Amino acid sequence: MTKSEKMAELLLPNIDKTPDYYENLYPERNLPEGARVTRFAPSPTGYLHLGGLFGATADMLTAKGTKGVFILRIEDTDKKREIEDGVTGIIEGLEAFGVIPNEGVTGLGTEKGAYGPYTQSKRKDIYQCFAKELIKKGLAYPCFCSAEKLDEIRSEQEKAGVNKGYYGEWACCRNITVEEAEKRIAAGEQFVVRFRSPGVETNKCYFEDVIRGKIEMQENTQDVVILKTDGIPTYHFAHAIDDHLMRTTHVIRGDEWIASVPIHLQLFKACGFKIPKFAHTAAVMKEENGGKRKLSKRKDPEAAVSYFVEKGYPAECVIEYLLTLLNSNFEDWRRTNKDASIDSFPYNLKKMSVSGALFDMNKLNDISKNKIAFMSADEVYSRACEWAKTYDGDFYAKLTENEAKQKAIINLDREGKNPRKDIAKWDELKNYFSYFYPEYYEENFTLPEHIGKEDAIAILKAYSAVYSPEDQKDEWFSKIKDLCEPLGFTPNVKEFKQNPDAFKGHVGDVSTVIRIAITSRTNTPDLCAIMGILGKDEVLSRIERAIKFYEN
RNA sequence: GGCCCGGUGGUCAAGAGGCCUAAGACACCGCCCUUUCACGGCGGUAACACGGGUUCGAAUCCCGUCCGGGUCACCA
Repeated sequence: MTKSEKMAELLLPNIDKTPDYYENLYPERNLPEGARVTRFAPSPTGYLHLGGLFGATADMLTAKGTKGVFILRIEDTDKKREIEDGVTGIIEGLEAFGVIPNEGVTGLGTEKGAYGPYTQSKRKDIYQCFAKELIKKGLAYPCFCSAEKLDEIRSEQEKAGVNKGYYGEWACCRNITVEEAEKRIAAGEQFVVRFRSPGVETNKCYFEDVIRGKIEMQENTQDVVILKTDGIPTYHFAHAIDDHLMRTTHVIRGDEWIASVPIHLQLFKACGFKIPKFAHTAAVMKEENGGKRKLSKRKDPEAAVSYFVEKGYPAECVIEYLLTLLNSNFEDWRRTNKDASIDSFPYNLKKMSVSGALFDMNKLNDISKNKIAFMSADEVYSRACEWAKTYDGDFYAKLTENEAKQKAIINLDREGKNPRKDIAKWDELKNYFSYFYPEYYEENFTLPEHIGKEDAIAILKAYSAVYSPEDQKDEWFSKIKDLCEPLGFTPNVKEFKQNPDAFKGHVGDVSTVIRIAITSRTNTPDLCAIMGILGKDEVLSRIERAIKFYEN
């Protein structure tokens, strides 16, 4: 036995499998030519970050478009940050937006696929097996340095003005003997396993990023930790082992990882693995004091995808918005493929932007308004109900108490060729139609500045005298037009514009007064239809209240 | 600080040396249409960070400056 082999036995005595065993257990995938295997690999923090959904969407589309595989792997190697159930929130988040992995973790303690386990904490033996192999080959070694010792090294390096870290002569455990290691272990000292980096500071290394093209960097010289004292791997090592054994072809991840690619390159090489393609995506940003910063869970409620679920954004709208960020030609495609499923969009990683986009709520709202505008009343109704059931019980009760009436309300101005685009998310419904719901309605008869109280009173009085609940649209409107002239308004908008001084206003102002009395709004769907749903008594009493309000 | 990556209107962006007098979308503003409110149509404001090269010609290639972001852990 060589010294290195002895060291490996000393450090990881219970590992009896060899890498070959796992290579055979997880063979090359039998996939069609060009198929891509991607993976979304979040830490189980309990919630799905918008950036996570962004990346997962890229993963899914990349895999789907090539008949490949999209894996969900849970990276729970940091036991300091462990929380009770960190995966359910992530899986529910993905599900809510239709981003469904076809392999990997499916729930708390459940998974599917032949390349598992897909939770890193359950893969300890696998990592240790490969670590043992590296030790055997002299490519990794134990390090007994304490945190204090590491601090010491760091401050000395600072004083000396050299690069910080565990490398070269500073790596004091690098040449530790089996005998010494044995002695220190016997004395109860804890150790980590470090990678013996072959890097030379003056050497460059290269890789081809799918999104950014060729990237040149200094070689890694750090003897990074690959196994922590508890035998659990660090991200770098787990990444190399997992993505190799799961046969990942495309590692799509946030660009914060670019800086550690040199480490990964060495690790893959040392283990004898083929290097996957890397695609580093720019983060979704938020504006703050004129600058950009990453969306942050603590400061930005919209950083968690649950925000959009709670507000009642249709899931596909959020995905479509993300798609406009993912591939800017998405909107063009959507225009010519109005009803096509997102899955058929020819998504292309290479077209991704290299700089982080500011999250644009306006744009999301626009997409959502358009989408909702073209939904049928039935669909709006059932989806709003579904949302309200969990997020607004009172409103849910209201919606379901008289289904026909609620659908009629939702259907207001909906069925034409050019429906209104007022609603971006379900939580707006209640307020948007508040004048139908006495419990949510607050009367507010404030008039626009150019309309006087006296005129409003005159209009309302004249109107209530001619109002008939049987009036259909044409009749209804001609009555309003007829009110105009006696009161000093004109029924003809054009006429008013040509000669604004000749009139107090035009038919729009007259109907505005009535609209305000009925709905407390200046902007609503078709007033005639609204009055029809409200019914005669309610209409009359609202007009009366408005008159009283102006008289005081 | 070292090392990386970026920088086109307020935002997302097209752009691969001449087709750029710089597209489109969101937002904002205006006009038109109109049987109110909308929808729709048309139009407008608004950008190649700066300075040097290379070239007949630069948003595009090169260098420098500035600015922004990332990273330098037994965190991912």
